[in-house]
Amino acid sequence: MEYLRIGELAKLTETNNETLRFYESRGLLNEPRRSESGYRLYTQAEVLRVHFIVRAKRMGFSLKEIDELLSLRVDKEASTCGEVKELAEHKLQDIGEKIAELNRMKDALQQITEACCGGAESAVHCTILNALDAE
Amino acid sequence: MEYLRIGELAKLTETNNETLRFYESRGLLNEPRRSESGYRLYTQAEVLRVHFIVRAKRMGFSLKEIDELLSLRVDKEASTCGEVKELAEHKLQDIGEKIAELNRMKDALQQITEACCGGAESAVHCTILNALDAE
DNA sequence: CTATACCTTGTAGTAAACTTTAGGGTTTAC
DNA sequence: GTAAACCCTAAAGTTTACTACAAGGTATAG
Repeated sequence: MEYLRIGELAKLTETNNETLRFYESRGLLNEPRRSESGYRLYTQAEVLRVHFIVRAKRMGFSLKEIDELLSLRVDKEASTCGEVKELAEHKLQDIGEKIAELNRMKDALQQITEACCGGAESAVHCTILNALDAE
Repeated sequence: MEYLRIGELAKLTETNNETLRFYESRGLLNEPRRSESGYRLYTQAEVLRVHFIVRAKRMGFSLKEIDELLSLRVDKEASTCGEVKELAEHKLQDIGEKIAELNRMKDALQQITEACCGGAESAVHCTILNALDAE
C-alpha cells in the first residue's frame, strides 16, 4: 500500500500542511498512522475526506457543521436521512435569503449608478450619494 | 429636537450598546453629540445609518466595505462623480460575484437535497452524504 | 557528505466582529 | 432618597479559521 505524506495530501487537495494539521486538531481528520520517524502517513481515504471538507466549506458549511456531517458519515447507521436533510435544507434557506437580499441591493445600486453622470465634477449633487442619503 | 440615547438607538436597530460603540470606534458611526453627563445623543439620521449598516452586513459586506460605502456619502466635496461611480460599479461587480457564488452553492445543495429521501431510515444510503463523498 | 527540501511539536499571531469585565457615574421611578 | 436601570471608558476575552514562527529531526539528490 502506498502512503502519502502530509505535503502530498496537501498538494492533492489544494490545501497546505498547516491546515491539515489544524483539521486534525479539530477532529475533522483522524490521527493518521505514522512512519518510524513520526511522519504522518495518509491513504486515499484521507484524500476523499479532505475533498469532502473542502467541498462542504465551499457550500457554506462551517467547520463545526462539517464535523457534524462527518460524524453522521462515520456513524451512518445511527443517523437518519431526515437529520441529514434537515441540516442541508437549513443551509439552503440561509443561502436563498442571502441571494434575495443581494439581488435587491444590486438592483438598487444599478438603478442609481445608471442615473449618475460619472463626470469629473464634484460629487455634491451625485445621484448615487443622494440615493443613499435618502434611505 | 428629540435625541436618542444609545440604548434606544440599539433597540430601534436591533443591535446593542456595545456594538454601536464598536461601530463608532471603527468609524462607521460619527462621534455623536453628548449630554452634559457624557451620554451619547443620537438623532434619526443615526437610526437610518445603523439600518444601512445592518442591511449591508446582512448582504455579506464586511465592515470595511460598509465603511467604503459610507464614505461615498461623507466625502462629497472631495470626490468627483466619476470616482463615486467607479466605486459603486466596483461594488456592483462584487455583489454580482457574490450572487454567482451563492447560486453555485445553492444549486449544488439543492440537487443533492432533492434527491435525498429525508426519511426516518438510517442514513447509510443517504444521497446527500453520498454526493459529498463522491469523487 | 552535505545541501536542501521535507517533516515534527508547541506556541504565538492574525483578522473580523464583536462581547465581557471592571470600576465607575447618572436618571428615573417609587 | 434609594434602588433599579441606564450610561461611561479602557482593556481584555471570544470565536473562527487559519498562518507563522522557533527549534529541531529526517530524507534524498549529487
